[in-house]
Amino acid sequence: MRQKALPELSKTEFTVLNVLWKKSPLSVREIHDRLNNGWAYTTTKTTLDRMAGKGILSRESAHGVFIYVPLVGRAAGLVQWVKFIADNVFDLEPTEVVNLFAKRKTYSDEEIKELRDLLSRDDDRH
Amino acid sequence: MRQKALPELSKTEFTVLNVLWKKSPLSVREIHDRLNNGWAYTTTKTTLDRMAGKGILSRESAHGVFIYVPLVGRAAGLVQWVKFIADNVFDLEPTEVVNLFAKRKTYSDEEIKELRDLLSRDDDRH
DNA sequence: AGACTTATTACTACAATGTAGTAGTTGTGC
DNA sequence: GCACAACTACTACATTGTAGTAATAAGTCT
Repeated sequence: MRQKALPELSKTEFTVLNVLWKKSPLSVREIHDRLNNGWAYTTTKTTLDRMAGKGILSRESAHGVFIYVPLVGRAAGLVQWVKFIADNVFDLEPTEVVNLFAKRKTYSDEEIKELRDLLSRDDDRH
Repeated sequence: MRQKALPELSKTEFTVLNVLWKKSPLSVREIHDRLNNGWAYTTTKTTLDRMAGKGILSRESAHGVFIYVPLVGRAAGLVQWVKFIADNVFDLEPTEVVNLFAKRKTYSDEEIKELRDLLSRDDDRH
């Protein structure tokens, strides 16, 4: 019973999503300013449009500008990253990594729960 | 007084280095088997050679096969990743992330210290 | 020693991503 | 109605992710 596969997000994509997970919808300009990471404006634009093309974001026109909304929830977007970090950085089980940041205020209890869920569900795919 | 810039490692490169940080030198075959991540053998090979080309690894021939050694220390290789994770995953200061895993046995005290050093040095680059 | 087999290495390939420039279009204030 | 600023579209090019194929070397059975 396969459901929507967990997205494999690149570093760049993850960075952008992080802005939109904090607040959305936002325009290119708003996202660009919040990223504030040295990219050219057009780089932000291109990235956003490609992400929209892939279905990671939705894009629609509002009052003359495009605004973007994430189509991937934070928990779902995190899963692959937690696994990567668990394996390669902390050398722990993903679950333990989740425990690590369950202590921090960064994620809500719901998100943590969802994350745990998704991780276990992803594990027992054989 | 600029010293060797901290390497910006891709996910793939980081994964490979992780194998070599555990043990090195290793041959393509050995690395490939340890990665055990579904890549084609030639993918491992290509990656290794590109990394060698960039100076991330050294490659030399031993008894007929190439063996690879990391030219980037684990602490140095971690810095950018810790920053990324701090910013995008944990939403904490890099230092705090280091604290997080200082508790775990994964890294030696020396590595943790070096990591802290590199992070602060990298910060006050204006 | 010659022919086969098997592992290794070299070369090539191609799509996706990172990164950005330029040209066209539109809204807005004079 | 024009100049300027912002936004969008189109194009571009190097790097990376991923891998196939061809060439070479090395072992091995007879």
